[in-house]
Formats: sequence, structure tokens, C-alpha cells
Amino acid sequence: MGRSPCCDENGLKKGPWTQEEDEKLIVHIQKHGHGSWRALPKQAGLNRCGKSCRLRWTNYLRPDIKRGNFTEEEEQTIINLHSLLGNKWSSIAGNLPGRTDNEIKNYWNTHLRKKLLQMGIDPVTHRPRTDHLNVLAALPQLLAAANLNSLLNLNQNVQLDATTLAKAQLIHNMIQVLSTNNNTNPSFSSSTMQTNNNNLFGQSSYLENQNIFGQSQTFSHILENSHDNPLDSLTSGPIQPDFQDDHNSLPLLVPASPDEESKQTQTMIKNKDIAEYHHPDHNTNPSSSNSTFTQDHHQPWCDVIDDGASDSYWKEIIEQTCSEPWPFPE
DNA sequence: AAGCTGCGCAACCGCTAGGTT
DNA sequence: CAACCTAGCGGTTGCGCAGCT
Repeated sequence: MGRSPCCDENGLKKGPWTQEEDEKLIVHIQKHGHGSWRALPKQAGLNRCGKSCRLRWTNYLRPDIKRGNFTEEEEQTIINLHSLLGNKWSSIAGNLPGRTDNEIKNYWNTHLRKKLLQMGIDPVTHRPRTDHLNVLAALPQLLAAANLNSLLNLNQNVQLDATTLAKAQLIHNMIQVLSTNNNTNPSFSSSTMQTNNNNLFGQSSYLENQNIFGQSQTFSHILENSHDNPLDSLTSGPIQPDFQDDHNSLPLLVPASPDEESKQTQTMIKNKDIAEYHHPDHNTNPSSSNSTFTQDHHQPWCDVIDDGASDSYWKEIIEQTCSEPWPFPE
């Protein structure tokens, strides 16, 4: 395969196009078509290489190019197609009339990529990010641990302070944001993703088939079953995310009913897991969590969110997830 | 007001596939 | 069949602008 020498030739103009050059190119193509791009500049009286002319025409001067901001629908199309095709910008552009591959590529890199990152989605794999979202993945276990804690301290009146409640509230809000994206953004909806159940990676896309927690138990679900937990009050906020549409069938990591909870608790106590539960060397870094219920997760929920040393960590997660500024009211 | 920084976008660069000689 | 040519693609760069200090 030979290399085109076109742009290496000396004396050819580079850089931004002038209005005069644009007019020359438009007039020539309107009269004669582009024909051979290599021959075009000479015929049109342009001191440019053919490649430059072709790019200018296809990316900017073509009459059918749509200008202006991308619509929600276009955004969703791009995201969906990108999950299927990867960085095949020209293929994606083929499905968006009036949009060029260059424009889509730029829009992806400057807007959509960040948007997905903010939503906790890896823009490359289109799957939930594995770094900070591990924290969220651990929430159910942490909450379960909190339940156990309260059960084991039945004689104590468990009282969370305002700081703890505020942090719990903001985590709840954070999850609402994520769940709202999941439930309301059509790009994640079953209907629009029907043709997209298997992406390039042979995996189901987005949050519809695997929720952000990587398991079937959800934050509100757990809270609803936390009858004796003060965090129950957090579920009575003005917006109630609907996590109940539970298609997932992964094993329950925490009991779904108080009875089961009680049984499980008793089993754990029988097995002397309680010793581990109160292990002094528990791991306070939520990012070390994984989706299995190990002793690392037996740390009480309130201890985790009340850990002042982890504030910067929470700040980082929250700033990427929510638009609200830090610090949150305490 | 001036300098700095980050962002968005147009354009360029390097590479490859496919056609032609 | 190899060498060459062309168009097209995706990654990268650099300029202009806006916002901030």
C-alpha cells in the first residue's frame, strides 16, 4: 500500500480555511462534483491538498450537514451505537443524518464521554465502572451489617447523629441519580436497547440487565427491610426511586424478609461470625469491597459513613456522581 | 487589565483497505 | 502479482475563546 504524498508537498496551504477558499470549493463541487479529490484543488484554483479539500467539504461545507446542538435522541443514538460499534465514528455517523464522523467524535470526546463517566459508566466498555462503584456495590452488605449491629444492640437506643444521617441522605440521593438515569434515560431503557442486548464484548449493556450494584439487592430494598434501623427514615423522602422492578436473580446477600434476616443473624451468631463482625482490623476503605460477602463487609454501616478520614474519598465519589457542591449540610 | 487555564472544535496526521495499472 | 494510487477512517493537535484568578 503506497502512502499518499499529498499533504507532504511543499507550498500547499494548511490551517483554517478562508471564506474565499470555501466559496471556491463550493462553487467547484456544485459545478463539477468533487471527482478526484487529488485533482480537485488545481481545478478549483485552490492551493490545498486534495485531502484537506475533502475534509473541509465532508466536515463543514456539505449542504446536508446539520448544525447546532445534538438532540437528546441523537445523544442516545450515539451512546447506543458506540456500545455496539466502539469508535467506529463513520458507522455511527451513518445512522445520524446530517452529522459527520468528526463532529460525532468530537462530541463524544468532549461531552458524552464525561457524561457517562459522571453516571459511573465506563465509556469504553459501557459497563458500570469498577472503581468507585465498588463502594456502591458494598452498600447493601454494609447496610446488612448495620442491621445486624442494631439487632445485636437491641438494648441500646441506636441514635445516628446529624452528620451520619446527612451522609446517608446524600448517598441515597446519589443512588437516586443513578437509578433515575437508569429508569428515565431512554438510552438505558429496554425498548431502545432491545437490539443492543449483546455488545461487542458479548455482554449485556448498561444497567438494565445488571444494576449498578452488580446484584439484585438494592439500597431502598434493604432500607425497606430495615425495620429497626434508624436509616428507615431516609426512605420517606419526596422522591422514591423504583428499585422494585427486580429482574435480577442473583443470590440474595441480605435477607429479604425480617424472618430470614433473623434466621441468618442467628446462624451467624451460632457460627461465631460475630467475632469477625466486630473485628478491630476491619477494612475501612470501601473501595476494597467486592461483590461477595466477606468479613471485610461486616463493618457497621454507620461506622463506615461516619469515618471522618474518608471524607475526601466520599467527596470524590459524590462530586463525580452528583452536581451538588461539597460539603453537604451536616 | 493581564495572565492563566480548560474546553470545544476544526483541521491535520498517519495508517489502511480497496481499486487500478 | 506487485507496485502504486486514492479515499476514507480514527487519533491527535493546535488555535480561539470563555471563564477564572
